[in-house]
Amino acid sequence: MTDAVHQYAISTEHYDLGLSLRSGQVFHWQEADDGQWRGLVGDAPVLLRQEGDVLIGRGLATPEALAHYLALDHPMRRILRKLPRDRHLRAAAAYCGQLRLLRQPAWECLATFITSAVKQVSHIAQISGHLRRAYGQSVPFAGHTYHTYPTPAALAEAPERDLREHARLGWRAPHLRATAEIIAGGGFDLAAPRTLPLPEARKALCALPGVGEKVANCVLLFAYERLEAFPVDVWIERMLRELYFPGRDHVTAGEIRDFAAGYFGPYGGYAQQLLFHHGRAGRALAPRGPARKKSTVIVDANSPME
DNA sequence: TTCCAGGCCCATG
DNA sequence: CATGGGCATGGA
Repeated sequence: MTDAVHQYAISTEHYDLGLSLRSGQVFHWQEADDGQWRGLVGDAPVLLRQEGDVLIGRGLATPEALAHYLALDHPMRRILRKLPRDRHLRAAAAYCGQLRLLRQPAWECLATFITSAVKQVSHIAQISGHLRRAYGQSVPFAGHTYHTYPTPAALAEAPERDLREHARLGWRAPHLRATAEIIAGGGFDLAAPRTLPLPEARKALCALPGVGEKVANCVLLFAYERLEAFPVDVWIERMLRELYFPGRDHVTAGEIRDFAAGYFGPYGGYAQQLLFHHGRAGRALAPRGPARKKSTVIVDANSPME
């Protein structure tokens, strides 16, 4: 590993660092009181802050590696132009259009989303921290100790009991461990999903223990820059139902999936992430709970606005 | 206390 | 192919 210290002053456009790191695609970055972000780009610690359109900081990652990880080269104007122009996406883009999808290391992203099943975002971050501290490597930098994500071999050798009870993985532990074993043993090509046709890449990932369609789509989107991948979690499914099928009961999961696959286009993953973050921030859906009356939805949001 | 969380797996129609 | 129950843990 290199230990050269790099300093950063990188100009950006249409970009919000904090929004990107907080949007539920990555779980180990921590914001200090002074607004600085601590995290790792792969195994390299990085300290970052944003001042206007400039990213400032230092770390052991090269500027090129950092810019690649943060996907500063994504053509955001083109991407946003290619999204459907319905009012829900417009609202989401107005709220968090400066959010950027990352290019995360494949194994780190895959393992993290295996551990994410039926967990709140804050829990996923806790689990990630446990795993890093217990099975990763310590890397000191600038007076702080960082922890790399554990390798497949390290997790394959971790006792399942430790994963369950110490890392608090519960029933996810055998999934993570089994997939780690396959990858540590060379039984899966982590580079393949980057270039395979999307359905084949998804199918390959789904063969791994603990990986279903949703986790596979998250990894394709957040690690393999397959920007058309559209993960459907409980939030997105609820949002698609309420926003795009208002007043319709008994919309099946298959209809939701087919709609998402056909409607959002080649940058559907961006649409998904904007909707997800907007929705989770409570800005898109009607309040849930007994007070809500489903008959109050009046607008037919299924027709594109413009 | 109860409900739910960026689901997956397996057993049934 | 679609649906339902089970599964651990911890916030709200």
